[in-house]
Amino acid sequence: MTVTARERLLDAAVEAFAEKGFTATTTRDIASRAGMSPAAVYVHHDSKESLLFTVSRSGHLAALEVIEKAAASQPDPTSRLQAMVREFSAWHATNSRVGRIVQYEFAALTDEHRAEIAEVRRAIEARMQDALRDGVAAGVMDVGDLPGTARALLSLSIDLLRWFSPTGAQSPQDIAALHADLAVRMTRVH
Amino acid sequence: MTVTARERLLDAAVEAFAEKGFTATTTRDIASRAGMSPAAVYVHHDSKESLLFTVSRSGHLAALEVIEKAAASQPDPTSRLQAMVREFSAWHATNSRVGRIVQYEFAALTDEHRAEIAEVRRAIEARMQDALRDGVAAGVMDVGDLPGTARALLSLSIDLLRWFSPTGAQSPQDIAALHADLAVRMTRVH
DNA sequence: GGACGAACTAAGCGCTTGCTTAGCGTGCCC
DNA sequence: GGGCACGCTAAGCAAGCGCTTAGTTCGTCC
Repeated sequence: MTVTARERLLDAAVEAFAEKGFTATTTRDIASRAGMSPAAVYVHHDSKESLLFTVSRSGHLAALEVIEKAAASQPDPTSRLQAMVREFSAWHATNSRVGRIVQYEFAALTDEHRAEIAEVRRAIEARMQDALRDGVAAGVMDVGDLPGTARALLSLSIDLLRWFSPTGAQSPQDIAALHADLAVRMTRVH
Repeated sequence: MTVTARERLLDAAVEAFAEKGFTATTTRDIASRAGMSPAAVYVHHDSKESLLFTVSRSGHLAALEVIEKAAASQPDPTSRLQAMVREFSAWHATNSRVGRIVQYEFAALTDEHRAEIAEVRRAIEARMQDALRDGVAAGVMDVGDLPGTARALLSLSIDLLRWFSPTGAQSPQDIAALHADLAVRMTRVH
């Protein structure tokens, strides 16, 4: 399975966008990271923004899939919430470059593309709210502000992008375990 | 008390940087928001980056002051942590434009400026760790990973910048109260 | 072996960028 | 009332931007 030029350009765009941000990245930079001339970008992609959209959409869908698989993996509400937060944090730490693009370059998308991706974001929030509702219904969770708590749980995973370093002391698994533990503490009946 | 041209330019920079990000903001944009010609920016400020540094430094120092005042306001460790998280979240929600610049434009600073501001960030983290240590010492908190939990508490306040809207349904006080409650749940002995 | 299409590039177009330069108007000082 | 400092602007420079155009190279099919 060879890596196509199109994919090499996408990889180069992920590197560059994650490192310098969308606006500060030049199409010349993307091209040279992929070992091509500036014009080659436009052979395989429509525009710099369409590169961002492709990366952002597949990143958002991957994150949603991680949450949904984790939700389906556990029947017990507390274990389910724990798995969801653990896997969501682990995904962000493991894929921190794509994660940064997903979370921080949302505003750089065109209106149409932003609207399309906003739906995936709503689905992610909805899955987290579902998990909390199940726990409350089963009597094992005590949640005052349900949408607010769901958002706070997602914040733990997402905000790690701001400070996480793959070369740092903490592994994705360390952070994921901590966040899963905090999620249980935040929601359990006292 | 008249507002100086220098201050008008700083206000314009806050508006523009928060709205479009540092790189996507032009010095012409800042000048026109301040009602001046493009060249006027350079009468009062050295460069576009020095505008960012001025805004970022005063924003970081304001955030640190909020945390320190809250820490000093309560003798009891649990009330203290509650106050710190409440005030830190309220500050971010109330000052979301400056907050966005503080948290998201850190990488756009020069090396020297970034190093200077990194110290303020370390001080903020240290104050949160102190608060947890006090609670553990007093036997009212149970914290496994102390630096990790401190960071997670700060994440709640900081990540609200990603989704908070001043025109939305939730007030800064609503969000602050939720976060303060979650902070207690995350740290109390079971 | 000639026609064709896909992959890629050299060159560059029109525009915008951060910032500078040279100069203008106004109020203050002696 | 002449000189001068200060706040500001009109004009523009060099560099860099996203993207296009015109063309070259090369493997494939008949």
